[in-house]
Amino acid sequence: MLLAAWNVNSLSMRLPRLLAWLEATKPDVLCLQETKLEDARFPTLDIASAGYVAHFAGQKTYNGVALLAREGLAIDDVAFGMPGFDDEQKRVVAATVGGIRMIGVYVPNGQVVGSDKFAYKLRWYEALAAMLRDELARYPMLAVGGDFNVAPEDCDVHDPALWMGKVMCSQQERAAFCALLGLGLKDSFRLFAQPESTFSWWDYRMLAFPKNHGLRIDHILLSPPLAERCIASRIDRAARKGQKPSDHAPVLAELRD
DNA sequence: ATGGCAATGTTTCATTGA
Repeated sequence: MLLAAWNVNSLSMRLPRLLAWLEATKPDVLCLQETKLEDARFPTLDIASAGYVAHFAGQKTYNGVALLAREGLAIDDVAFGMPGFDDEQKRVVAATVGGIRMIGVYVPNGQVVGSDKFAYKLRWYEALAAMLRDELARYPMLAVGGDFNVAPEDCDVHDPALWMGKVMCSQQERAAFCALLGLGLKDSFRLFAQPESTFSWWDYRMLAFPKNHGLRIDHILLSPPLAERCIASRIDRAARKGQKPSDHAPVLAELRD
């Protein structure tokens, strides 16, 4: 079972690249973030032609999430948003796919430490922790994948001194992310030895990608039983290359059957 | 080989992302 998550930064702009990537990579489940599409405009037919069933919740211009599952896999209990957290912004999709509870998240960016949007990000993380506590009780086989907008450790940052205390690296955000690990979830990427300076996001500006000035802010977290089954994890840096890339690369976690 | 912001809509600039 191959799980994946990818912030595509507009599904309309990224559709050809996504279809090629699905064909080449063949994940079983893929969580997409920042689709930036109203549901009526979702490319259901193109996704179906690629062999995937999609569940999605979108909006114009901002946010928007989708969960793609390989045709033939059983899909149950599809849900959107977080219970008890009213939010116009489309940031959460959940479904049970082939017996695994997959939750796709697009955590708010937070803009600047101390801003209103930063406070929203921290409230959002609290709601996510509460939701995941309940979900873990119901579904022992659980994975959470997406754009968490937090670089958990200094080794996830190209220049920790430059980023110290900044949004995505602040103590509060790292504590909020760490609270998810406190629920028993494991960062699948760190279950294995990894090359140094492996990142999932690079700014479009200042040659950040060719200089590998990035952050690792996209993650797949696994419940203990799934962490036991995890045999590999990686970030597909190649998907950030070429014409019209997203600023994020896909992240992957592979589970044995 | 990678490439010096990109995508969207309110469009000819403002807003947001991270």
